[in-house]
Amino acid sequence: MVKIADVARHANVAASTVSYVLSGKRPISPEVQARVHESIRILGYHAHAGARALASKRTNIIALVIPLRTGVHVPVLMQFVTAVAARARESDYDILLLTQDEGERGLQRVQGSSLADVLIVMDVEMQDERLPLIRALSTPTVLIGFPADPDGLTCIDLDFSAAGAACLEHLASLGHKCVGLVGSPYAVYERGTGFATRVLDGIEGAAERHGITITTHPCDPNPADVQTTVRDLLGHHPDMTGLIVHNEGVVESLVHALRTFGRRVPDDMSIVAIGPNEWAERHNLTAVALPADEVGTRAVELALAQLDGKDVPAASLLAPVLTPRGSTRPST
Amino acid sequence: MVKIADVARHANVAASTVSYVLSGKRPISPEVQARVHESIRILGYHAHAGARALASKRTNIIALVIPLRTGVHVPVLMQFVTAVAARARESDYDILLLTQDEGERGLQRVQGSSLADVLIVMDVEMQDERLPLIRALSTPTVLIGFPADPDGLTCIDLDFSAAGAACLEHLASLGHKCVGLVGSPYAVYERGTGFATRVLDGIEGAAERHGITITTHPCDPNPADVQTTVRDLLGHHPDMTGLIVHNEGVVESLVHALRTFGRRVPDDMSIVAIGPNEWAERHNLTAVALPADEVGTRAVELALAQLDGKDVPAASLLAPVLTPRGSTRPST
DNA sequence: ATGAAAGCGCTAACAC
DNA sequence: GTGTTAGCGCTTTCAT
Repeated sequence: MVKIADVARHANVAASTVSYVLSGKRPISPEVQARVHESIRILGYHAHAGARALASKRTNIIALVIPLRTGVHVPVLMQFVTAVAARARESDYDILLLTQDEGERGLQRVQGSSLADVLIVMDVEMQDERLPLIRALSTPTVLIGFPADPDGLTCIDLDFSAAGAACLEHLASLGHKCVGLVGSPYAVYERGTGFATRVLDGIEGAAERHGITITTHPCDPNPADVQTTVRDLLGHHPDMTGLIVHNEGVVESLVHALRTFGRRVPDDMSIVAIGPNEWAERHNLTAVALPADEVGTRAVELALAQLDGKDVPAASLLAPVLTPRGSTRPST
Repeated sequence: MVKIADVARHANVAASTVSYVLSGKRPISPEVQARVHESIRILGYHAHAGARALASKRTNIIALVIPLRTGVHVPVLMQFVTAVAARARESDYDILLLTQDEGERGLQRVQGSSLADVLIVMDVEMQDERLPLIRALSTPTVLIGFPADPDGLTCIDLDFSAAGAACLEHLASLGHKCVGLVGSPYAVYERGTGFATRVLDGIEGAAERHGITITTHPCDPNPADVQTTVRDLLGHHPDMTGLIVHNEGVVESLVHALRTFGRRVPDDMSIVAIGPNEWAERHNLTAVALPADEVGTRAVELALAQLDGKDVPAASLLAPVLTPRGSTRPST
C-alpha cells in the first residue's frame, strides 16, 4: 500500500506538504504542487479513508436512508438515489446506504461510529418516529419530504400541496366539474406519508375554491385494484370527467380499465398526473413533474452547505410545473 | 464523543480489554465482560469506524457497484440491492454504494483508499471492460452475473442458460411447436450483458434438441415497441403458440397487444416468463423464478467467506425452478 | 512557503 | 485473564 510518506519521499517534500497540496488548505508553490501531483500519479496514491477520517474528523461520506416499504414506487426511489449519488461524487463524497428498517438504531450507529458526515433521510412521514432523534443528533441531516412539523429540521421536496392544486386547477380551467383522485397505494396513506397527505390537501382546497366535486380513492398498483377503483369512482359519480393520478404504477391499467367502462382518454376522461417527466412523456400524460433529480441534487447541496457551516433554509419547497400533454381536453 | 478510554475508565479495565470484549479475540472473564458491556450501554459507546479501520485494516464495509443503464429493470435491481444490504447488516457490514458510471476508477478508488473490505459488482457483461482490473485487484470481489470467461473470478447468478432451456422445454412438453422469445431491451443485448445472451443460448440449444422453431425479438418496455414486437413475431410465424418472455417490463402491454391480434392468453398463446416470483404471481405467469434475494444473500456470503480466508467456489450457478401458473396450456 | 512532530481512537503484539 | 504500549496513516498545530 502506498502511503503519504512514500509520496513525500518521491517528491522530496514533507508528508505535511503532500497533505496540503491535496487539501489546498495552505499555499504551495506551483513547482512543488506539480512535483507532488506527479508523484501521486506515478505511485497511484490514494489517501487511506480511515486514517483521514481519524485525523480530520471528516469521512467524506453521506449516509442515505432509503425506504423499503410497500407502496413506494421503486423506479422513482432509484431516481432520487442516483441523483444523490451523482451529486455527492461531484463533490468527492461517497454514499453509505442505510435502509429504513434499521430505524433509529441505524442513525445512532452512523453518528456514534462516525461513519458519515451528514445524513439524508427519505420518505418522511407526517408524524415520523425518527424526528425527535434527528433533531437531537449532532450530525447534520437533510430530509427529503416534509413532516407535519418541520421545525428545527432541514427539508426539501416538491410542493405537493401546490402540485395537487395545480392539477385540479388545470382540470377546472378545462371546464371539468366532477373530478376523482386515483391516489397512492393504501399503505402510503396509512403510514401518513407526507406527500400523499399534502396532495390531498392541495386538491381539496382548490376544489373548494372552484366549487368542484372531488372524490378520492387509494389504489394499489395491480390491474384488479385499478378496476375496483374505477368502478367505485364511476359508480358513485357517473358524471366524472376528470381524474388526477398520483400513482406511477397504475396508469397503463387505468387507461384499460376506463375503456372497459366505455371511457376513452382524453375524449371521455381527462387525466392529470403527478410523476417523473419521462414517465409522463412515455404515457403522454398531462402532468406535474416530480423532479426527483433536482430534489436529490439539492438535498446533497443542502447537506454540503451545512457541513461548510453555512446556514441553509429550513424548508425548500419546489414549485410545481404542469406540462400539458395528450391526456386532457376541455369538458364538453 | 465517547471513546474506548472512557469505557475502560468507567468499567475499571484497560482499553485493550474493552476492545477484546468487543471483538471476542481473547477470553475475558464473565464478570469483566458484563461490566464492560454495561459501561458501553450506559455511555452509549460506538467504536470510531475510521480509527478501527486504521488499526485493524478492516472497514466492515462492502462496496456494491450497481448499474444505472437503460434496459435494466429497476425493481429487480433494487431487490438485489436490498438483499445485499440486509444480509450485510446481519454480519455487521455496511454498504457503500458505487454506481457503474464511475467505472474502473471507482474500483481503484475504493481499493486505493481502503474504503471497503470487499466488492460486489452487478450487471456483468460477457466481455466486461472491468475484468482485467478486477482480476488484478487485491480486494476480494464477487460478481453477480457471469462474463464469458469467469476464470479467476468469483461469480454467482441464476443459471440463465438452464432457465432458458427450462422455459422452452415446458412449452415443448405442452406440445407447442413454434415459439417466440420476447427478449430484453435492445440495449441489454448490445452491451453483451451475460444473462441475456445465456438465456438465448439455453433456449436455442433446447429448441434444436426438440425440433422447435424459435424466433427471438428484443423489446423495449413501452406499449408501442411491444406492439411492434408482437406484429413481427406473428407476422413471420402465424402458427406461433408459445412465447418466452425475458423482460419484466412488458407483460401487461404484451397481453393487450396479443389481444389486438386476436390471441388470448393462455387459450391462443402460452407464455412462460423469467422473472421474480412475486411479479410472476401478480401476473399469473408460468415462470422460472429469478431469485434476486437468494443471489444477493449468497453474494454477500461469498464475499464474507473470502474475507475469512476460506476458499469459495469460483462459480455458483443456481438451478432454475419453473412454477406453472395460469399463462400456459397444452397446444391444441 | 515548507518541515517536524504531536496526536486522532483504535487494535494487536508483547508483557505478566 | 488482563494491562501496557507501539503503531495504523493521516491532518494540523507549531516552528522556521
